[in-house]
Amino acid sequence: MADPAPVDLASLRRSCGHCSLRQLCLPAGIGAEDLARLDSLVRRRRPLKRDERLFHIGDASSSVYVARNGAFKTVSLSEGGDERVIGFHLPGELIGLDALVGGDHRCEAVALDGSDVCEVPFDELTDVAAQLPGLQRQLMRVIGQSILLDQEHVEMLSRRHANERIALFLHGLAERLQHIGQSPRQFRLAMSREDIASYLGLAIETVSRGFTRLQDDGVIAVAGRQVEVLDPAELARLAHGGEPQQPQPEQRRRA
Amino acid sequence: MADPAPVDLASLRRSCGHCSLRQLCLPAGIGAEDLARLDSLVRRRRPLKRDERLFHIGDASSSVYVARNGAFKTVSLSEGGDERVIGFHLPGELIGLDALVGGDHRCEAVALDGSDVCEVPFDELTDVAAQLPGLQRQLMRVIGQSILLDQEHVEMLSRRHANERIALFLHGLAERLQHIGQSPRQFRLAMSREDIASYLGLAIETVSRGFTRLQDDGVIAVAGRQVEVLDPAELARLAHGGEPQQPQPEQRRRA
DNA sequence: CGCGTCATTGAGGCTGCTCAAGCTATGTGG
DNA sequence: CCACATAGCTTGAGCAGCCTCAATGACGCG
Repeated sequence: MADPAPVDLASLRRSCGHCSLRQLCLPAGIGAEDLARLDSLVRRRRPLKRDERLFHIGDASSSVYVARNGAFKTVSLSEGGDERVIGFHLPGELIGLDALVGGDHRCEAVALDGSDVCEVPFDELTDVAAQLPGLQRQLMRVIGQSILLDQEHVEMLSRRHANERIALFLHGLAERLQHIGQSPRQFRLAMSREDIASYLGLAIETVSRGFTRLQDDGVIAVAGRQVEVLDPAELARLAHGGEPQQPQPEQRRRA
Repeated sequence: MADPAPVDLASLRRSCGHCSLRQLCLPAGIGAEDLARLDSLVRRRRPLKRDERLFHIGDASSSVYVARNGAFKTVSLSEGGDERVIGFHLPGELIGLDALVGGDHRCEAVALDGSDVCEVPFDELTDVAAQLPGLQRQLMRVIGQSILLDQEHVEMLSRRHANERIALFLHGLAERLQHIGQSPRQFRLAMSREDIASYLGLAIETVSRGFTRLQDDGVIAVAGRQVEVLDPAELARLAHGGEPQQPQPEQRRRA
């Protein structure tokens, strides 16, 4: 699938000022001087391949990360050694805030696709932010956004019915995709059904059946990881706790 | 009921330096000068009674709050107008970080007991923190702790079995109580069964049955809201996904 | 082309939700 | 001081939604 927003390769290599994600990382109030200071902090990491770890549990590096492209999942490992997905991260969304407390990561960040990542040492960031009020406020906003994503996850897991969780997941994902300039109607899931199931606290089969059900009801068209939202309003209604309605017996819609 | 930790009333009225929660709010690295600056920011609110709101959804005040005593719950209101408990806050734990993004609160904070609360305007706090590196780092630590609490909530909700969620809830609560200097073995729940059920995504009856089950198994003794942990090790084991008593051949997958 | 991974679909059992009835503690008025 | 009322918690019975187990189908890769 072609990238809808081709990026200037030269600018990819350097400078937050030219980064395609600038509006995401630094929405407003960042002057030229601030940018230069910020640039000096940011480290580019070598591109990660699929399934590679950005960091592991216990890693001491107290940095935060932002993916420029590709997607990540963060997973926590429970006693049995089995992974539990606690978050998905699209380009421009912060990764690694969990190390903010003890300085060591409580979860692992796994690339779901090939990815280019920026790393920002947190201590240096806060030091510089302390001298640049604009950056300071922006930092707080980004942290707040991260907190909000956590709360949306809680919101999902609080739903009693599997279909509500799934609808809310798709709805939220579409919103986030739109926010980074991609189509909220047609997209390819970067994560497996197993990842989704873990994230939603469901069995993988239940997720599969939920997708099928949404398709039968004419809300989405799904083929593997390719998803098309046919009825955004209905999807939003389901996500917010509405009962599935069938005034139009329009089952059996296929792509 | 007698307060187990009597507090000097004079110090309650003023000064973070003399606050009984100082070690919680400001664990380390805060000098005398920093304290004075911080003090100047903190506003004391009139004491809240049970069921009173600290703030409502949509409130514009961009402040964070810390309870000195008493406990709070934060709830989000879904479409139907029914509350959903998204967090419990013990003395010393931050409340109101959700307003960090848009400047308006996404949830309500409700007092579970009579409470004295400190309010800190967030913009002023970050401004002062920018000039005091010690305070800046401490602020990040406290925010990180708040994020960790959210992730523990996710951890609870991810558990498939009701009894695991309940054990994890009690275990986590005991840890937090110990952290603020109260007994992790004997305590009184500030929240109702309904609050717990909402927080854990369960029916109220399931919570009640879960408590009874833990009591029958000799793990806790429970009478209404009074709880005594009889077997902390077993509670921890259950909280971490252990089966009650079934010796089961564990599959260990090694890398 | 065969293999492995991932996704879908089916059948059956069990956990947890719903509905409903007691129980206990606290408070209120006679 | 006791009868009553109310709210919160516990307990029981029955049903349904989800998980488990199992088999098949679809795809990508060597």
